Amino acid sequence: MTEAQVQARREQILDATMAVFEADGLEAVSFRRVAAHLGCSYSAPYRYFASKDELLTALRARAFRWMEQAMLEALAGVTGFRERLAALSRAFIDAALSHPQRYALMFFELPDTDLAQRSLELVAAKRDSLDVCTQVIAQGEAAGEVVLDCDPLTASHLLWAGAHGIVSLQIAGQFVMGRSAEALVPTMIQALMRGIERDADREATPEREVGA
Amino acid sequence: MTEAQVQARREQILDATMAVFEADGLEAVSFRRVAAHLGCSYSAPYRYFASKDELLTALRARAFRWMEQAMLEALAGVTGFRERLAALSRAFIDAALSHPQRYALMFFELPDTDLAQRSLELVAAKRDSLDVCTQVIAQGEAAGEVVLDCDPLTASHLLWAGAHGIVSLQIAGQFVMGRSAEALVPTMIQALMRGIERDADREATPEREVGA
DNA sequence: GGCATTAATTTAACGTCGTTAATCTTTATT
DNA sequence: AATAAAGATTAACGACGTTAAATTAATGCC
Repeated sequence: MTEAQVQARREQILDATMAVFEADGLEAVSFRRVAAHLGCSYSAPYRYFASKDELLTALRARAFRWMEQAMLEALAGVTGFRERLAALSRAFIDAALSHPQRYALMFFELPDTDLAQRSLELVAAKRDSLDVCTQVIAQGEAAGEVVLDCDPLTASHLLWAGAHGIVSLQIAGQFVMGRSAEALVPTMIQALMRGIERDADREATPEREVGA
Repeated sequence: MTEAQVQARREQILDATMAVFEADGLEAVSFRRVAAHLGCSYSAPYRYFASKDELLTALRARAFRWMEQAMLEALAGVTGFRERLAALSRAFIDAALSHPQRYALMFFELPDTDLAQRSLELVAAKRDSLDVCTQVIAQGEAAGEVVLDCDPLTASHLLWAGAHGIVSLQIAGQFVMGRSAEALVPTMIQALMRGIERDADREATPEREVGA
């Protein structure tokens, strides 16, 4: 079996896993059910994923790639810092609300013992899609459209953390004071962006270099 | 069995569950292990918690109560908006970093199918401890120490969401650009507070009433 | 083609789990 | 003391993750 074939089989297994997950939730995902959906024996996927943990981790990585692609598509052809930031937040919210289960896969922890290890993996998985956001901010800063009091990566983390908090409320049907995530996330982005903007009057000499 | 005795037994079971959880993680929590730690039969706790889900939900509610108490203690005797906000963020971070497993219980989702339902429960469980934060902000606003562009509840949600994102990075050993949560969370709070402050010059007539 | 070796898959098996039902034991009531 | 009720225990079911043995398919070699 060539390497490409192995990869293709892995993708098939992930497809089946995703199907089971989207149909009946995380609890229903088991090697037995995935295999049944795939038409093979319950132990066959072990050749491609050594454990359930590995299987779900691969599935989560895939969800992040999907989010990253949605963001990149939303950015395509959009110019101007404010417009790009708005496109990003729209893509994030649309992705989250149109596929809440995929979103849950990304941001809701899988059951596991080692919190630190799990969190590390999450950070690594998040990195690529987060970078999309980081670069937009860095470009805006380089273009002089926003002046940050912290680095773009930090700002990006803050945005994601805040957006996630709001979106999970929305998914739960809990609109914060009647405002939907569509309205609230841009508000928060604006608040953060204004908040971490340097007060240009007080600090006239920026001592930090821009860029990712 | 009197009602107080039932409650006491429930607390004992939760104690044992917490012990198993802190010793070996969420995966190890099972009725059989909890009962073994308690010295009773594996089916006895079913009289007090109808399902594992119910057991873990009760445990999470307890973790939130613990966080709430830590916050209230941190606020005791502290006056002044800025000082109270700082005390809050310190309490939040201390609690999270000194008991990461309890923290994980609060903010990392339990395995379950129905995301919306689970998220609703999370919001309800969070409410009391979040209210501590909300009231501090509302009081600061009432005292004229901060002028918000949104309601205190929304500001409180934003703060929690952001703090959570940062703290989970810290737990994973991922210091954002070398800054620890202790340094970063206050920065974010400040950024948000500055960001959602009304520009008093442009909007001279606030049309929203203050208070929780 | 026939055969041996290797890869891929399947089946069997172990221990654990959540949960329910039946059984036993304790307690309270008449 | 007999009986009813409540509490706790054991047995049992189906499903799970995982490993090992057994089986089938594929491949290379003569």
